[in-house]
Amino acid sequence: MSVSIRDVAAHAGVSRATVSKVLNESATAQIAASTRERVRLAAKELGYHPSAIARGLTRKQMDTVGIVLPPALSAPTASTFYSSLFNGVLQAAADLGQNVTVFTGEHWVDAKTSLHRFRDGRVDGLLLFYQPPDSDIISTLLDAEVPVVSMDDPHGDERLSYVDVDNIAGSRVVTEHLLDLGHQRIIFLYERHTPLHYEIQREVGYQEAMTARGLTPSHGVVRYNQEMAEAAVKPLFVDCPVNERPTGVICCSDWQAIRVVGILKRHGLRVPEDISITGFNDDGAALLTQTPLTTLRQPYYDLGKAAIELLLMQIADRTKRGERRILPGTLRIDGTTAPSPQN
Amino acid sequence: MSVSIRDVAAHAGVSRATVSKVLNESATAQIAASTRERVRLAAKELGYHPSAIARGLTRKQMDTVGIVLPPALSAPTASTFYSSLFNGVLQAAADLGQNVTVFTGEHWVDAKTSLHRFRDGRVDGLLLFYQPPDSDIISTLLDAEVPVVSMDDPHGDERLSYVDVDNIAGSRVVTEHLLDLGHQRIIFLYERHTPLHYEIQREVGYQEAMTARGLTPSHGVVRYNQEMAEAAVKPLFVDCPVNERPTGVICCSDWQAIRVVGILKRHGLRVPEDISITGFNDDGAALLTQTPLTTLRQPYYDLGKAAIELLLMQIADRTKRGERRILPGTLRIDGTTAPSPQN
DNA sequence: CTGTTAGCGCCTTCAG
DNA sequence: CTGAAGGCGCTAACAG
Repeated sequence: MSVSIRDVAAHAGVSRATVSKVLNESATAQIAASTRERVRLAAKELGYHPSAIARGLTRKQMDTVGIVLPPALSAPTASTFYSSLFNGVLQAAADLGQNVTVFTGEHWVDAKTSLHRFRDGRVDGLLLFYQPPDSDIISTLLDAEVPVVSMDDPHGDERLSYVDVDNIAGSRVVTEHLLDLGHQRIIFLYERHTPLHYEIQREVGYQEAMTARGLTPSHGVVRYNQEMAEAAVKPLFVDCPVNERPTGVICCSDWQAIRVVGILKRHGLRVPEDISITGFNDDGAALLTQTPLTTLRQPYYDLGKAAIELLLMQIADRTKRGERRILPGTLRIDGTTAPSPQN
Repeated sequence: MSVSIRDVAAHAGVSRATVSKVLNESATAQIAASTRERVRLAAKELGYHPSAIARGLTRKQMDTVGIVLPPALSAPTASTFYSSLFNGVLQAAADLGQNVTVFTGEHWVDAKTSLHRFRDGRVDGLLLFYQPPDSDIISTLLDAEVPVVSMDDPHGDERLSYVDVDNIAGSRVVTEHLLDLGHQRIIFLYERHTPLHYEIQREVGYQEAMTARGLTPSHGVVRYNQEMAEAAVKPLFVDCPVNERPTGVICCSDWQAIRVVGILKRHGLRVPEDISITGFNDDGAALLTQTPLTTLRQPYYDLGKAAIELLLMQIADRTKRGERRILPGTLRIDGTTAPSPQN
């Protein structure tokens, strides 16, 4: 049926070991150019391709990383960001010669029943996309010595390696962009009432930039939900004396920024003439709207690459964990920011 | 190090074969309840979990399907739809006990150099998301007898199994919804000048519904690109006598519909008061906008499930290919459609 | 430089 | 009802 290494060996008149060495370009063993040629030819003639499974069984390594997606990936508000990140990881994995298999957060029921799914040998290690804070998945995997890297700052276990965009610096850069445009009343918007770690970090960057110029930071909360967003935006920008109204808005995501832009416009406020707004992530969501968004681009590919490198390092040496790689984002200036109307 | 089947066997005082039979709940071999108990206990005590790799080597089956993503998945216009579909497939795969590994279209360089990536034993078969028409990937995989199912109607090789939403019926339903609201001048919008097969099908459904009521179908082309969209929409709806202007618009995707709504609104036309608009896919993109979109929901989970079932059937019996499953979509009526202003 | 010898961890006949 | 034997396809020492 399918052609195996022994067929090639027979066809080339050599041993299986020799075939293996030739095809793996083994550095340790030197093979005569003539036999090497013969083996290569035989392999080609027979259409031979090694079995990754058999190979994995002996090498105890599959050159495969598992990606654990968040449970609620289906939420469209998350989809553009995770698509972008997922793409970056896929691309990086290909470049690093790694295969990718996908698990969803729903795969994780609890430690006892789910752990084995992640350590049946299919994958050499795991990349964790954002997991719910109340899940025991991280500590369980760490306890089980499964090589694992988080794609977000988990703000938790010291043993966990992770990569992340530099949220503080990124937010600072975004804020400084508005400051440089002459804005003084700049507000930072959270997406949740109990903010996630990355939101807090982004506020920190914002605060740093503001206080560095002697300005007072302030913040609000605007949720995704249309009605709640409306209710939150109105008091902050509409029912508010013009001379107290913020002229600059730092949002926590592109989705939030888009939503805010839409609401403001419907209330007759112009963006960017009256109010400048910035997003975060540059995940493509803004392409849907008429307003090109000034935002901070996350280095998706580089994040993926760094994460996989951290993981491979850990696979090679289990003690190499608890590492981190914080990568800079890039300010992308576009049509939602302009000089402050006060100038 | 890691506990293997022989450890369990020793611990339980039985042979490896017996352990295997017990743990696989083998139907052919009957095992005494007492030993079965003993084996189970031993396995639990030792924390034993079988190696999927070793298992795969003997069974020659990994219970894993490969998903081949389109090369340009990174395009955000595609991202919401493919996220939705991908999610449906992931969910279905989990329910059917299948693992998932992901390839990107970029993995496919050409037949000779890339084929082996898909047949090194990691995956039992492949699910193809939309692949470029000029790629030889489909014919090559079919020639190589790799079990494969397309997630779109490929409109090509008869040997290829595929699943798809019923584009014709779906489009008909959408059109009838507008007709029932009293619309008469309804236009169908393509997304490309050389339309893809699914776009053509959707126009067919539209045409059927129109002619069934004695109305004349017409179409236009509106591309994603902001400037091109603007240029296309204006002559069709703005520079046009009111009594000739279409009051209903059938779009090929949610993204397109959203774009069109935005442009019309900026030109002072009201949706749905002046013009009713429908999307296609219900992929969540509309959540970003203020206007809740009437659209046709694709049965993402069911599509995934059907595709995997077709694939498993094919894996069990290679001759079972060339099958198709066309699934109905669901009209989701929301805020972009209303009775025709002519009534 | 190349072949021999052992497995990797599991499953599947086939005897007992 | 259970165990022994053989092999899946490959790689990694270790000899020659």
